[in-house]
Amino acid sequence: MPAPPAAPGHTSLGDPAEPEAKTENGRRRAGRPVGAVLDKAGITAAALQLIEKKGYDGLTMAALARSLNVAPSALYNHVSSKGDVLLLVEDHLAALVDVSAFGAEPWEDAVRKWAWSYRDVFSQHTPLIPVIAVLPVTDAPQTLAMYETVSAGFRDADFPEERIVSSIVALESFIFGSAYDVTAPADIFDAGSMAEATPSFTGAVRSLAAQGHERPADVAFSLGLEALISGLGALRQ
Amino acid sequence: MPAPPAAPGHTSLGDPAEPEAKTENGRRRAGRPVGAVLDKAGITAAALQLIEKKGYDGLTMAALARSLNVAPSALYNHVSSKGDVLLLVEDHLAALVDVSAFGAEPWEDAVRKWAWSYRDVFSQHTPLIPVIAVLPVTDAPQTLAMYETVSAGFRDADFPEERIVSSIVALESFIFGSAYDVTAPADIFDAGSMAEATPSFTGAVRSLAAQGHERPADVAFSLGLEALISGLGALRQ
DNA sequence: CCACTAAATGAATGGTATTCATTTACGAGA
DNA sequence: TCTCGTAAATGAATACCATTCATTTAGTGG
Repeated sequence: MPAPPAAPGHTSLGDPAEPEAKTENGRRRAGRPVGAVLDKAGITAAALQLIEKKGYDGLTMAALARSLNVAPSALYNHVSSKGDVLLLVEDHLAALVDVSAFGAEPWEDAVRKWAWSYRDVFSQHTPLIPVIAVLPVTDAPQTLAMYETVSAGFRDADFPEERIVSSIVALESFIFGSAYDVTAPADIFDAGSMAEATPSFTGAVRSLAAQGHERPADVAFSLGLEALISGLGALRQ
Repeated sequence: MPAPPAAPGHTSLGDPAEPEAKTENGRRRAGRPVGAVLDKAGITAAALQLIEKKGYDGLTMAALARSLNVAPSALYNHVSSKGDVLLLVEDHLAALVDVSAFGAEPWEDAVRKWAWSYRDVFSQHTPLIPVIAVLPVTDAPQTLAMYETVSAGFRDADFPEERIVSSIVALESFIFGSAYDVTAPADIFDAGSMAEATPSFTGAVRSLAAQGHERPADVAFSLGLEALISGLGALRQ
């Protein structure tokens, strides 16, 4: 049985560009071997779309292949494992993090904007956090580009060079942990039947609830982020 | 075929105690129905042992059952899912976190000791972090007990009650993120062929490496933790 | 002594990522 | 124009996985 007609859509988003097609003939569009249905950009885009619609539980190699009108095994001509797909998605998301304030605004404001943006992007993609947190930067060019911009911002803000990486890591650790909080259920701190056995904690939870914040995770994030900004900012020479 | 003889070992560690046996007869040991091979404490202990030996990839319901000399389906008489097993393990680990300094040492020292201990315990169990981070405390009594002790420590250190939970959440977020760092490969920041394209970042990485710290993750953790302690400490009335 | 019930079995189910022998079709070189 | 090499597809097979369920076992309370 012949292969089905090429899948429509999935226009490249630009980032994981395939090596240039070697065709000398000008009639062929560059960037994708003419007979090929799949490439990394298409896989990335399809994976993101699938995650958006079905969540990370719905992201299976079978479902991904189906959304591309292709057999599951075909994916393995372009990625070596499902982990590879997650890595592609992660690197795509890294490009969405807002680093524009570095070099344009004071250090404190730039860090603040970056950190909120970083948290917001990955709070929608918490299953990627274990991936990013231990990901060698070589495998993720867009992520590396983000680090470069942030590092330059720290250097220009008169950070001692040997403290820059540790400071970024500390901020990032806080951001990753905080991304989980955003997705936690509202009643996560309800002690239920144990309430009277835990008076200090229950009192503190009730006292926070009485404040009526619409997004409690934002309060904790702001509190911690401001503490980190002023604490780390003191390292500047 | 009759059931194999009861598995040896797996003495209860105390925490996930089975409801008291209803036997009026004093001859029976309390806590475990006499004919039962399994209970939650035994499952927890076996799971921990399995994780220690084979890692989280080796923690399967089949392997867990085998280590208890039992059929996989037998586990489902005591836990409702594999997630339930993870929850039992998580709650057991929470009891290992050192909260002893609260009420015995100044707030700063107590927080410092608690945070290092918390990070160290869960850096060996990072697959549990997504579980804890969104876990309703009702389902984890030991975890709840930890929160109670910590909350009391904050209250006694003159924290405004409505800021206690947010402060703990901020610290916890940082701790969870930092637990991942401990397990990251040493060359995670090696930019490889992209090194000359990322001069600020590469310079910062080299400058840190030149310091020759044996555990770079500890430097970042200390930096962030001290910033949080002094920033959050300023909230005290 | 009987009946009830908690707790075990083992087979079956539906899902997963991944591998591999085979086929297809494009494009380059003779 | 023909042929050959190769990149990229297929689909069947593999080895797991968690979970369900009808059935059996064996103790306990009445």
